[in-house]
Amino acid sequence: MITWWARGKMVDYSHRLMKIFELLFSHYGPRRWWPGDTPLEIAIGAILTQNTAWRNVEKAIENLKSLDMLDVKKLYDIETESLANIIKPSGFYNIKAKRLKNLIRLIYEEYGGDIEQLKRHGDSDLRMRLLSVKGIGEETGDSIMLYALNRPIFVVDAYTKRFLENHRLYDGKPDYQTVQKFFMENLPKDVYLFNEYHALIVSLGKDYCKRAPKCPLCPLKEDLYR
DNA sequence: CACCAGGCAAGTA
DNA sequence: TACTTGCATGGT
Repeated sequence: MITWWARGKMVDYSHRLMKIFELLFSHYGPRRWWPGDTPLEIAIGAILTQNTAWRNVEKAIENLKSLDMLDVKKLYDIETESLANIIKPSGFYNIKAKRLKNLIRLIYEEYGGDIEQLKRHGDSDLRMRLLSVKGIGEETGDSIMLYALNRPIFVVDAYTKRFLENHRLYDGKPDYQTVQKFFMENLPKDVYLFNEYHALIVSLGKDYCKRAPKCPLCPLKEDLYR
C-alpha cells in the first residue's frame, strides 16, 4: 500500500484518487486533450501556452497553420524574428520564438527532423532531452511527454497544485516533483488515465476552484468535504 | 481601469 | 535554497 502523510496522518490515497477521477469523468466526460492534431503541433502549443490563456495560443497556431508553418524544416529555416511576428497573439513572442527554435533545432539537428526518431528514447532519457532545451521546464516538458509523445507522465500545473490545496489532499508546499509523485505513485501508470485526469482537473479548476478554498458548486464536494 | 492566463530562466541574497 | 523580475497579448 502506498501512503502519504497529509493533515498530520498517513492516508492511502490510491482509492481516493481513482474515486475522484470517476466523479470528474462522469461529470465532464472525456476531455479529449490535447487540442492539436500532431505531435509537433502539440509540442508547439505546450511552449506557446506558458503563462498564457489558451485562446491566445489558438490564434498563434492558426497563424502558423495558415502560413503552412507547422513543419520542422520550415520552422528550422525561418528567422526567429519572423517567427516571433507570426506567434505574436500568444504573448511573450520574442522569448517564445527563441524557445520554439531551440526545440526545433534539437529535433532537426539531432533527429533529422523526425519526431519518431526522438521517440526511440526511453521515458527517462526522453524527459532529460526535453528538459535540456532552454525554454522547456518541467510542465512544458511533461506536457510534451504525455500529450505529444504518449508517455505515462503526470503533468502538474497551476490548476493541479490549486486542486490539491483546495481539496486538502496534501499539506505543505506543493512543489512540482512532490505533486507529480503524489499522483504517479498512487495511480496506475496509464497514458489515457493521466491524459484525462490532468484535463479534468483543469476543467474543474476553470469552473469552480479558481482560488476559493471552498467550492460550493464543485461536483466533488460531497466526497471531499466530510 | 486592474488583473489574470495551462511558465521559464536569470539574477539576487 | 528561496525569493524576485522580465517577458506581452487579449479577455473580463
